[in-house]
Amino acid sequence: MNEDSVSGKRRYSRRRARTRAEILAAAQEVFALCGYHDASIAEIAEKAGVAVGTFYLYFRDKDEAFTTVLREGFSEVMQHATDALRQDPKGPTLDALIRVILQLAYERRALFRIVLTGEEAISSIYTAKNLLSQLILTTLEDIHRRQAVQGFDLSLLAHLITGLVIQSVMWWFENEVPEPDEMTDQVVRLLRFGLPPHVFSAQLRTEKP
Amino acid sequence: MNEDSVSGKRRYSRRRARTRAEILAAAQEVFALCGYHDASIAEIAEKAGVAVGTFYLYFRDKDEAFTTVLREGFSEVMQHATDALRQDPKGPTLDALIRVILQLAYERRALFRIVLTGEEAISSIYTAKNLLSQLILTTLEDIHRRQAVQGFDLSLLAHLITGLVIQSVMWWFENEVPEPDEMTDQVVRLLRFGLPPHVFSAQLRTEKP
Amino acid sequence: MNEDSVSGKRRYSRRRARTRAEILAAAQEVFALCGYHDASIAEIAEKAGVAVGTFYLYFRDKDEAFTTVLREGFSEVMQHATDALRQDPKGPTLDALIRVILQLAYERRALFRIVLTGEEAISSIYTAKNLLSQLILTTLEDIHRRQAVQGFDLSLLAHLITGLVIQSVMWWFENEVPEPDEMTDQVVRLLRFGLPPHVFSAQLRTEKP
Amino acid sequence: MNEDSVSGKRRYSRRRARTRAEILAAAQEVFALCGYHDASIAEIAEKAGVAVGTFYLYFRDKDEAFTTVLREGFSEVMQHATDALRQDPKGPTLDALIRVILQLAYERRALFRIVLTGEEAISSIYTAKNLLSQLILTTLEDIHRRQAVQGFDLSLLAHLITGLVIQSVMWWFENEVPEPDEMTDQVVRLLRFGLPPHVFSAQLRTEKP
DNA sequence: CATGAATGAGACTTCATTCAT
DNA sequence: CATGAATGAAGTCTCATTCAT
Repeated sequence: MNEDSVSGKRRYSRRRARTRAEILAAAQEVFALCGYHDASIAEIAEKAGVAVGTFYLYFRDKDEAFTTVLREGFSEVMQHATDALRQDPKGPTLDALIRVILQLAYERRALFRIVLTGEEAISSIYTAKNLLSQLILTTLEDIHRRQAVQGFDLSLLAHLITGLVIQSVMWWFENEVPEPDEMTDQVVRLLRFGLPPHVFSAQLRTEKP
Repeated sequence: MNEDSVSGKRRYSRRRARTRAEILAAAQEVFALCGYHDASIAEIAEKAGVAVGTFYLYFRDKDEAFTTVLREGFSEVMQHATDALRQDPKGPTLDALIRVILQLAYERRALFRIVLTGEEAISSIYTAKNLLSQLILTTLEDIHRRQAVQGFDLSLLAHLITGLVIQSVMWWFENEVPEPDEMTDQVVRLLRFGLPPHVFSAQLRTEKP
Repeated sequence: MNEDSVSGKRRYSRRRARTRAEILAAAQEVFALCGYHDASIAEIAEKAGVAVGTFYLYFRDKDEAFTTVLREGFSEVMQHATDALRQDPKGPTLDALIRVILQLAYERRALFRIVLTGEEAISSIYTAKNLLSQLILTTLEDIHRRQAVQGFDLSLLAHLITGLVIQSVMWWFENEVPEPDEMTDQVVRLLRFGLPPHVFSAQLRTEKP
Repeated sequence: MNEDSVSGKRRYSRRRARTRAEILAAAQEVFALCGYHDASIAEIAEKAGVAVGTFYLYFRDKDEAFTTVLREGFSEVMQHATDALRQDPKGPTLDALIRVILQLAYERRALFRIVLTGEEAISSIYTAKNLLSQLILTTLEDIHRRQAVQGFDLSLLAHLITGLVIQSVMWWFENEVPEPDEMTDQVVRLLRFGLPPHVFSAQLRTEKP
């Protein structure tokens, strides 16, 4: 009976987990398609193949489902990114970071679409964007610790680089190419060498010493 | 009676213009604060000091008010930007463009907040962002025509630079400093010289020729 | 000064009367076109060439205007009908009555449209229809007094005949022909001779004695 | 689980059908009482014993509910009428038709009230009235095919007879008697024999040949 | 656990009516 | 008297959430 009940619980909990995952997947899909406000619980439930009431057995409310989609999705993404960076023996570099982020974003475009096209006022969207920014900042600080990066406010710099990455990912919402590697090259080239002088005024206010 | 009716019409049209402006200002404020979806007509009306019904004397619906806030706001901003660039005798440069955009965005933070933190799915937000991107692209093409900018897809490049500008403006939603000029310098320095080599892997896939 | 003020009042009152008539005409038109509920004061005012506020200088509210359109319109119609009947030296007859009603209804189709297609729940519509029915009943009673009309409840009979008349008028809302005289002939023929026997069962429950 | 789900679905569908019927009944009642425009969803819902939102689970909007009340009600009435006429071995006759219509109208006075006192501008009211007129026209044509009905435009005649029927039914909105059979007799007698000569002028324009 | 019918608060929108000019 | 801008009550409709089965 002990074994039975255990296996019963396992079966149950496995089924629970499966239903939960289905709802979460449906939620991600619908949120990506409609945004937070226009996504309806009814649509999520239908897409998940469950009744509306069932949704509420797994999530307190719409907000919790939304937050969960982002939190779980991003914690996975962040984990992958961190793992990938850690494998580099020479320590993290900016190009490696950008490469891994763009690679992951390309693979999980639905998830990123929710964050990058949703309104910042929603706290979990804000949080998710911040996570990205923080990852970049942390990496920059790592690098800075090994050898100073002079002339930049690291926080602001991380913020700006986040902007480049975000815009790269958003490019994919409308274009198929370039693929992640080529996109990374474009971004990194810009960050490494900048643009040719004739693009700017002869005398920049901020001249290189 | 002719004079009377004329002065009467003038009186009314002045009043109408004033009320319209008040509602528009209130709308901008509320949209910036709550985003499109969570902004309620009641709140806009209250903030404008008019009754709910009055709102509908000036705008067909919420969407029209939203669109109008962005359209009128941005057409002004774009006008200013274009004018400023045209005054430069040496032709437009990227740093001048960024400087003027950041300057205007700083002055009209509420307007930019609506666009930059709102959900991309809303068409007038999409349009406004595109306007910015187009302005940058056009300028780049101008420059490119005078002297080629090699190694970059101009469209993508404009898109990326837009990301930098957007992120700069969004920085101001949370931080007071640096002010526009200093912010411009940071961005332009990044775009002009890039980051030091040690930030990247020794061998970049995309090496300078 | 006395004369001046009198002529002033006259001019004024003449102007008042004219404006009132214009509003009333516009109201009749709009009510005929849209029905009571969908007619808007704004539309009536515009069609009358006055401002909305002016409407309320002449009528307490929408309902009063509506009632007035019907009351004045129908009192005129009733007057004409009564006059016409009275001129007949042999006393009123049913065919004469129907002829004059159909003639008047044809001439004032807009007015009749308001009554005949409007919802009976509106009291002035109910009243107007009743007026018609009463006129028919009165005439029938007149005739009955001269020589009994046997076998019919006069009230119900008047009601039924009203139905014939109403339906004749409504026919004109969709068809141009026949014109009033021919229409009258059709209705009167039906009322005078009825339909041929083969239209009915062989044995009617109500057989002629 | 199969049985469960089936009984589950049955339970739900029975509940749905019941609620739908309650709302429809309430709607009929309220529409009959107030007319289309003055009927409010809130009142219908309250009378049906459900919340406002529930109304919208069953009908897209007010108009659909209204249309449904008339369509379902009248299709039933028409079915009954047609069935009754078909049972007559000697083929349809006008008196039989009128009798069955009046009988049905008497039984379903609320339904007929909606149509007969509502404004013609509403399309489903127009349609319902047309259905009645068409039924009469069809029957007349049937009869005419067996033996010609001379001297009448059948369309107009059907229209006029519809007027008699309508007026008969409307009589019941204010009077209890006569009951359908007696009412039918009155109407049929009028249609069969017409009115006595002294009701009319000595010389009718339309004299019997 | 699952279901889906039911709820009701809340947002939008209209328009008859008022009122300061 | 005339104007038309402003009002706000009332009605429609949606959808996140609850709950009896």
